Amino acid sequence: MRDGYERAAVRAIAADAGVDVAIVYYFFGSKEGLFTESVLAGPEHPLHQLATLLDEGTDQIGPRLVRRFLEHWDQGDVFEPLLALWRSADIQPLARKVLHDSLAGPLAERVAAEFGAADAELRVELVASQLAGLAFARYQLRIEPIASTSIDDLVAWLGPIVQRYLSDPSPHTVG
Amino acid sequence: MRDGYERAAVRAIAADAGVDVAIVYYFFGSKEGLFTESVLAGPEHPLHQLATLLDEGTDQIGPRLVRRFLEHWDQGDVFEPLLALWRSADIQPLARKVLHDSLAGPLAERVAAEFGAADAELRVELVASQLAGLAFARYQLRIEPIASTSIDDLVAWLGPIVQRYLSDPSPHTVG
DNA sequence: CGCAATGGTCAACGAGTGTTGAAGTATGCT
DNA sequence: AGCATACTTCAACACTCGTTGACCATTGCG
Repeated sequence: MRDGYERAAVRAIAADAGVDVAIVYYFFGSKEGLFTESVLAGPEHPLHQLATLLDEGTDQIGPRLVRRFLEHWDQGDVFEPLLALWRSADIQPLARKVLHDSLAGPLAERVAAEFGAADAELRVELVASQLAGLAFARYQLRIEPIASTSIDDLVAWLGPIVQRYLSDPSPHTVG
Repeated sequence: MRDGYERAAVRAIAADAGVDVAIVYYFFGSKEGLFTESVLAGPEHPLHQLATLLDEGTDQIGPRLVRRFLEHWDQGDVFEPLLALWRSADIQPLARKVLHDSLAGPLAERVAAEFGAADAELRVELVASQLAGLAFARYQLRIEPIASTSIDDLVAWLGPIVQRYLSDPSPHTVG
């Protein structure tokens, strides 16, 4: 998760875990097997949190989601599976499946039920891409000033945007 | 640019160029030298285009930027230095410097002069991260439905957002 | 006790990596 | 012509990578 798929060496992972390389292959078969079984088990995925937030009501859902997202990440609970999938985009079909099937899909159903939006899947993906871009700039690239801006300020900027993606009526296409 | 820094082999690059490996080292010194000299010379960078758009006036700058951004990318002019820096985030200090110094910095000055915004740098980075997240979802991950949504629809969604980032008054912090 | 299966270690294979040094060829200046 | 400089080639070094096969250790069952 820390280094991305290509950079991560099976030997190093095994060493960090305090075991021999061969037992990794004994249990997981291959490097890709290790990856899939590791990444499929993440329950505290950033996007997953949107579902729990919906349980607390839909009022001000945008700012609340942005705040929780940033707080978790700032705090350094490096549970960063998003950046992991980021850097591991070599396994594209796999990353795609994980992201879409286990997150966007079911989540979109909830959003649709809650807001009655027809294009719920697109809305969820727009939110996800906005948050992903933010996380990449702030936590991976660490460009300034976005890396040092306070959570409150970022919530003030992004909260209404996310709110809009989720709850506004669909825009009519121009062009 | 196609494979990212780690995956790209100097031998393969040299072979594609029809030359021996050693002449790459003769001219560029190292793999990193080749990378920097390659990436620093991109004048048609996605973000760079914001500057040319400002020359055509600031009216509806948000939708126009989103449209040009998507059209370039859909068209497959694979000038994708953004995704390259993406996947090459190993060279972090380098990627940071390239992105910030050569793009966000000067661009923010123009935005500040045009809109009179005090926090122009943050605004530019917010736009950049939104577009970057979109590009990643649509072109690299290719998750649906965002990958198949028409340019017109995406402009309708994202245009006002980008416009807001650039021209709206700064939000007052709540929290 | 003996035997099979599970869990674990070690060393190695083959392929691929960035990099370099020695040797070759051409080119242009004096 | 002679020589230095720029360019090009080839082969190798010193890794690291994913993966595997041959061995030991332990355990539990008959």
